[in-house]
Amino acid sequence: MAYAAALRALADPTRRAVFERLSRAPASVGEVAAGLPVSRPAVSQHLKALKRAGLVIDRSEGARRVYQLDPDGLGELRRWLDQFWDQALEAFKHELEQPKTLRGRRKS
Amino acid sequence: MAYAAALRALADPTRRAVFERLSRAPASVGEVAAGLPVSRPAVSQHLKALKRAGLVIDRSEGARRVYQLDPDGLGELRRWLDQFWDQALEAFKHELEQPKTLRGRRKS
DNA sequence: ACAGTCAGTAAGCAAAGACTTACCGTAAGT
DNA sequence: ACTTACGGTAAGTCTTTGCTTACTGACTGT
Repeated sequence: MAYAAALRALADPTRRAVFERLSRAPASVGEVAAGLPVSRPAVSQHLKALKRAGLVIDRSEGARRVYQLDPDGLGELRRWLDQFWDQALEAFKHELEQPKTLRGRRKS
Repeated sequence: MAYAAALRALADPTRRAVFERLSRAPASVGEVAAGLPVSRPAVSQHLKALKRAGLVIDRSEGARRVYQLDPDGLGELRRWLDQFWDQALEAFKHELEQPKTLRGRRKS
């Protein structure tokens, strides 16, 4: 059920920015905060949420604390999504074969 | 940028329940609401959010309105996730080669 | 036309949550 | 030891949001 925490964590734009920042390179809390329009404690709280979701891990490096991505949470999210992917595709194809009044926004 | 809306949509437990319900079989608003502990208008609002996120489509079927999954939003989410997957794996492997003080919660 | 069903919208409320500032540990340097 | 840098936590505020109960509109059948 950790995918729930991962989804909640990645739903917030700022937290997503933190996550994407760490995807480029591991960084400390201060380094991450320096590139964002929010305070350092805010980033610290976001990192705590990301860590509980299994999306990042941290290691102590002297007085600093370096964060980087953790494949665990990401992998669980991927598996959860894939669970619906095939069903969605097949159901959608089946829909196209019987063209009733489609109301969804189609991309093209 | 639709993955943002998809993440926001799937972050809510109730909305996720609606989504998972539709993944089993297309259903009307009332049918979905019948299986959930919330009111029908609540489900209607959730479906609106899911639709805007490109996660579901709906078709009019008489007075009813049948919803089903839309591969679009799901696919975009998958692509967004995969963007980080390889980086996370490689960074993590690199971490294991230099075993400093790992502080993340490991699964085993 | 009228009654019944289905579903989207409006308004309002209460809970969640994303920020801030202030404070308190901890580690390294002089 | 003192100072400085770094980072997590507490407390408080303000916005967001998920829910409810109305209400309104649309379609179907008698």
